[in-house]
Amino acid sequence: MDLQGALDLLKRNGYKYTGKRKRLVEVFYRESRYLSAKEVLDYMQEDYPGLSFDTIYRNLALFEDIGIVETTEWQGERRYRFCCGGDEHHHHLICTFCGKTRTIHVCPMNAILGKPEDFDITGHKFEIYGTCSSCKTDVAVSEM
Amino acid sequence: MDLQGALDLLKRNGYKYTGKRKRLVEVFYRESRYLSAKEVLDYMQEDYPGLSFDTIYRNLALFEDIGIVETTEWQGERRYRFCCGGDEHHHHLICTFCGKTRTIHVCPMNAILGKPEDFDITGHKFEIYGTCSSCKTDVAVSEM
DNA sequence: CATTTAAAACGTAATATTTACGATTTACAA
DNA sequence: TTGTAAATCGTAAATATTACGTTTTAAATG
Repeated sequence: MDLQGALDLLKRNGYKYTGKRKRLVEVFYRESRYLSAKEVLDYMQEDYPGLSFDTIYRNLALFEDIGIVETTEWQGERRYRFCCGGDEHHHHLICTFCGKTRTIHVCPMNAILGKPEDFDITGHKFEIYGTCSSCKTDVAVSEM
Repeated sequence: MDLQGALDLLKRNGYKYTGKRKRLVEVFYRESRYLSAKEVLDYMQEDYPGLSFDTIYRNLALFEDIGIVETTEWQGERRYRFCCGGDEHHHHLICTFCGKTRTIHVCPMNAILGKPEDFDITGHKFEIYGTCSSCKTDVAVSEM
């Protein structure tokens, strides 16, 4: 997914192309990491002071629907990031400090032999959490 | 983990053995599935009407600390279940309707060759979500 | 360009989950 | 039995998310 691709997705699905949506796409594109709704709002308010959570959440849900962002949750908060890896199924190493990710191309579901009995699988989650090198440095410094 | 083992854990770590804690352990033992804090409170209030969330959350955190319950979160809620599988590392198939689980003994981390560079792994999560057979029936019936 | 209209955003409030705190009660050891 | 640290109560406060009526706006149409 690139910036233009995301904007096209909005247009293609018949959604209005507003300055705020453009900016929101840009924020995700630029950051390319998992962001909480609060972080997104903070970035957006640099350009649109007084922007409300309603607008943020509504558009985050929309972006998730049409596949501009992918989501997960950790530490009790929902997080959103610009779709990476195109249509390819993938998983992530996630830095829980800054939300930066590294893509993992192996999927454990391939190793699960056959379908389990009496159980309809609707989804799965495989994520590796940790601290990236730059956050590791930050933590070390803050403890001096 | 069995019922007595959990009670021993409390005693062994020097925590007070109260009726409420005993009941709480029993609830988890009996249900043996993931429960939300709200569900736990509901069960507990059958015996202790007026029991507060404070007590629930405090003890859930304690139980997690000393290894009586294991936790996860989905659909924006933290969930708790009686530790299963002893000390053995494992993962779960989880019915997102009722919280019942099936243990998976394979761990995808074994397939990750070597440690990633510049990244300290602190944890990982592998869960398969779906609908168990009895909930599947319930849903079908409710749609009649 | 003016008009129309469906969608988006605003302002604000409600809901749900989790955490916090001073006052009171209780388990347990001395 | 008594003293004390821990547990619980009652209540309130954060925190995250969702909802809704009103106003504004993008963009299609004539």
